[in-house]
Amino acid sequence: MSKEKEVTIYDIADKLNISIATVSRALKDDPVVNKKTKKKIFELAEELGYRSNHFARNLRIQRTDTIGVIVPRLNSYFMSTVIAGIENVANSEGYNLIISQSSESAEKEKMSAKTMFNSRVDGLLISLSYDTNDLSHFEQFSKRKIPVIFFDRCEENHSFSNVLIDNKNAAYEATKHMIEQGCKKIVHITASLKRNVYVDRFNGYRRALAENNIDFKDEYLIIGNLSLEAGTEAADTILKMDPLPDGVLVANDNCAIGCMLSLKQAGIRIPEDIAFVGFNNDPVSKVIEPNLTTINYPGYEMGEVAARNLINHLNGTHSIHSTNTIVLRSELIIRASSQRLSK
Amino acid sequence: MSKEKEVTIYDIADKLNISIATVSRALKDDPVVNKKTKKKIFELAEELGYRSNHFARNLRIQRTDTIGVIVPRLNSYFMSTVIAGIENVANSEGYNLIISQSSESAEKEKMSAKTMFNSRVDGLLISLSYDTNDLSHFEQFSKRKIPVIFFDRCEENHSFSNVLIDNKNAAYEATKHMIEQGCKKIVHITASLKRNVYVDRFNGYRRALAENNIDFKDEYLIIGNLSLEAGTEAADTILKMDPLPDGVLVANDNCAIGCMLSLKQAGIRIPEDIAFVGFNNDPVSKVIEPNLTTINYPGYEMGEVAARNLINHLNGTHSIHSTNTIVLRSELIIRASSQRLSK
DNA sequence: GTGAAAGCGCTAACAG
DNA sequence: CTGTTAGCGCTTTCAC
Repeated sequence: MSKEKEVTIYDIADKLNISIATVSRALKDDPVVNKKTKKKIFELAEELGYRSNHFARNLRIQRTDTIGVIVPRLNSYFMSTVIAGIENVANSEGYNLIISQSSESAEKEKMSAKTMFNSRVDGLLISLSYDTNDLSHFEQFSKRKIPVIFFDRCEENHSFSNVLIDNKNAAYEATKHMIEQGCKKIVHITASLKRNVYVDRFNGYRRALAENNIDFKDEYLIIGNLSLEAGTEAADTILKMDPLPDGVLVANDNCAIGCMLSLKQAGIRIPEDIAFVGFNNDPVSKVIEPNLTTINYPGYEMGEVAARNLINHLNGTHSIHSTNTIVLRSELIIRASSQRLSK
Repeated sequence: MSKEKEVTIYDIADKLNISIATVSRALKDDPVVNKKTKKKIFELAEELGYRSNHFARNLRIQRTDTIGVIVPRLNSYFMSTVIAGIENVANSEGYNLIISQSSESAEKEKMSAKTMFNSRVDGLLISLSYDTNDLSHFEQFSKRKIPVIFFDRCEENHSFSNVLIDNKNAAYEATKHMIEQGCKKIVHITASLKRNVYVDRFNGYRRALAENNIDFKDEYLIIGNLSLEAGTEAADTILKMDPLPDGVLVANDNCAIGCMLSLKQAGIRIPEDIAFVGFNNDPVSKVIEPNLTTINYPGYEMGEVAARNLINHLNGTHSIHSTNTIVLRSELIIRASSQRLSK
């Protein structure tokens, strides 16, 4: 059961009676090498089953052609869509991906960042966890001039680039729509207001209320982890309210659905008694009855744009210091869950 | 904008007037090093922002402590659950993960395998794409004695280990249940019969039919990619059948739901006209109305078991040649979509 | 066109 | 307990 010996450029050089330098050049398809020698080298490499040693190479050239990606969770429709977008761009540009999830924990996020850093990724793409408070674990990257780009869950006012949607406006439009449908007591279910996406949505919601002279009530803000279960719990809270609210804006579809299911079970009619609007345009929004009104979220594009941007940084197309914020277009998709007016 | 120089053990050794060997030992927390020197070294390392160079280390020790994972898709509930399980075990054992998706393409799967191989993963965990025909891209691993473990989408009769459920039995139970509920014309929607999971389910379905003296009809086998859209298309096919079938066994919940939605829209009553059973116990099975009967699939456990097994191989706990097949328990969860008998 | 040689940062004998 | 030293496999000057 002896491990087969790895083939190196030395083996090839030996057998061909040439120097390793020539082999190295030939393998990189350096035009300076004689065509015939090159051919011989390629053939022998193939025959011997040679594979380049990344470590030796990286050790030498100090690059890895690898991009790190840290997401809060892998198992959401939105995130997997984003990753597909990232992968598309990265692959076509010859970059590999290391993907890791923080499971919404600042602790795990820090660890992942450290792993990425030690793996010497050329750049980092990240969407923050719920409970990340400080960005100190990214300082190591900026110190080394390793570009970091945030997407979706970003932090404003710092020295990295951001890719996101206009959450405030999206929530504003969603809330306005509910008000137009006659809602006056609108609950907002969301996650930790530490994160830009949730603060922004909250602000958009408040702005819509204010513009329509509706007072915001503290008890109408329900904060959880936006899981299906959190939706169920929120439903319990809502059912205890007196009077019952007549509209619910939820910061993600999944949670909205958990909430709707519970309310339906309790005999609440949607949208007649309570209207619903979610976020993300998750496919499940078309499964629930009634179909869920939601904000269409350009996940795939967000992934592509973030990756493209990062790679531009790496190629020096952009200066590393030109940080910016890229805002992608989102839109309200109106479905049955919020249509209370006679059609 | 000069890149800060990387700190190496040489820098630490220089400043402390000791040898690099001692620094190297101290950093590994080798008990042989004097406690005081160790302390000094740790402090200076911290202060200087030293980070170990993985490449130099890997180049030297010929291991990476990294496990490769290739899945057909990241964006399914099942797969993300499996990955969570893998991650749990891998992290606690000090392994890193490189995750990649084949997008159900044999071509991309080959490329991913090559990347993994060149990244010198210590071991590989893989679930095959729909259209993978040959396993030649894994030979490079076995040649180098790099353990490869298949999960869920496996290939029988080869020299690697497998982790899966008893698909044949699961489909048998599901079909039997429908027959007991009075179904006699049962359609089976599935994916490419190249993959074990789908052949096995098909065979379980056939066995249940045979045992109950129901003839299998070719036209009752609908093959697609098991997406929501494939479900919609299958619904069209079903609606054209005369007489209409009275039961549908679908190889995944997502596709089942696409099909149910279309049929409902066409006025078909579920389960009265047509009963449904899916596979996976995806959360969406509890959103659809009526709730979907399904096979509960131990994704998290599957990930844990596969990773644990791989790591045992790596630690030499198991001989690399002791390949085996681990079968996890699954069960039928009966919900409204298949209950046709008076309750 | 090709080769010699230095060195990327680290680990692990071996010697003291 | 500490130091010396020889590579791991590769890229890249600098010669020729």
